Amino acid sequence: MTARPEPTLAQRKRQLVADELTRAALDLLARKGFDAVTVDDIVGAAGVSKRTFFRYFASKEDVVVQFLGEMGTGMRAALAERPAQEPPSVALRHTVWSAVDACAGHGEQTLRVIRLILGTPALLARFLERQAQWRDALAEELTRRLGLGPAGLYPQLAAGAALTAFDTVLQRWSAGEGDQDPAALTDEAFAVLAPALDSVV
Amino acid sequence: MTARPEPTLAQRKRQLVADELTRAALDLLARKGFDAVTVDDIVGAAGVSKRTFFRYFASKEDVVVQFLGEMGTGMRAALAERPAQEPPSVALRHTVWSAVDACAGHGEQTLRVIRLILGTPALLARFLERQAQWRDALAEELTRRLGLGPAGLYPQLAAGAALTAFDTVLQRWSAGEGDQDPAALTDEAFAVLAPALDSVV
DNA sequence: CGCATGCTTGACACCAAGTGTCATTAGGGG
DNA sequence: CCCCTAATGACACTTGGTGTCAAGCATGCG
Repeated sequence: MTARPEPTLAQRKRQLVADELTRAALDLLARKGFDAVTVDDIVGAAGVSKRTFFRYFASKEDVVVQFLGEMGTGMRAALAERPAQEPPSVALRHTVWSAVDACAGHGEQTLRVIRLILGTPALLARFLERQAQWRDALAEELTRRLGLGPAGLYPQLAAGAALTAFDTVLQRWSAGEGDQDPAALTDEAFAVLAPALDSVV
Repeated sequence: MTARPEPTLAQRKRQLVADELTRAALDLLARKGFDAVTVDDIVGAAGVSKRTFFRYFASKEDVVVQFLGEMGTGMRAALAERPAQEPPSVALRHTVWSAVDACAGHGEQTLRVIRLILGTPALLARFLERQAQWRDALAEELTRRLGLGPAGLYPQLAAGAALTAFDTVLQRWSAGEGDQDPAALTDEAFAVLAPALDSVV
């Protein structure tokens, strides 16, 4: 039962450093902007060396993007859990909603990070790059779900459309002042896309 | 009539330098890979100083991505030229096709650049970032075309879906050995997406 | 207890991307 | 012929990111 109640202390310490680094970075970056904060600033605030920072994060962008890191695997898992006979549009709507909800549910902090990403070209680029991987994962899962061959374009297109919906909802939601209901936005987006998503060849 | 037959020599010289820089960069990058080539290598091959390089391109990625630079404005122009009563799916199919054709028609060089971009994370990131701008432009044009208000999500979703189609076609086409017909791929992609694109609210 | 082992860290040197500054040069127009 | 502008190269500098190595510290074992 005790699958992993005790991550060996060493791992817990490691997690502690990572958390502190993330906290210090997001705080500084959200307040001063991405370019106005150097890695030295971050490690100064966190109390570690620059070298240690790059042992935990591959790049300065990575601190921010990794904060949204589990969302990719989360979405694939969410899609895998939907009943097999469910129409793609419904399954994907729940998939996207799981991610949107993870963003919208975590309070002010996540909103600030989203705004930071969408407003910083370098961060947006990394975010989209990561999304391209999510797209491949979702497409793979869709192919498996529907028992399709590798020939058709449908899985890639459907996964891409779902992520476009995700981006659009995120953009609208983060642009407003909490006046936009993310659930309603997600439903609206999938109402538009559903005719294509359910037109499985 | 002579709108601009003589770009003042100075501008012609400037263009010459830019072309030589682009040529040297693409040649080296395509052969050795993005990370294995430094800016000093490029400027050495082109016979200019490093400082001059950054007067022409904002970053190392920019040399590659700017090579596909006109495609963004080209797509918007292509969309604007389509007849107003044409269904969105048809207009957007022609829009995407104009870009795909620009890639597929320019011979081996463009194919190598596409493969370089899709195979290099840093370049893919910049490419997707630029596409996000194209998406906004296309969405704006769609809003104008259809006389929609700023409330709905349709324009962003439709533009995003079209660009997903573009990416998917590009990916398939560049992965094959010329055995894939880009026109057929484009048609197939839009056959899937059309039901959503034409479901204007 | 003492020691070996492995993991994490910090210090330091180093490379590459990108920017600010300034002196030089070449064209172009009066 | 001279001045004005634009382009360039040289150089120093900041910042992101990596390689290397020695020191610190917990753990395990004799």
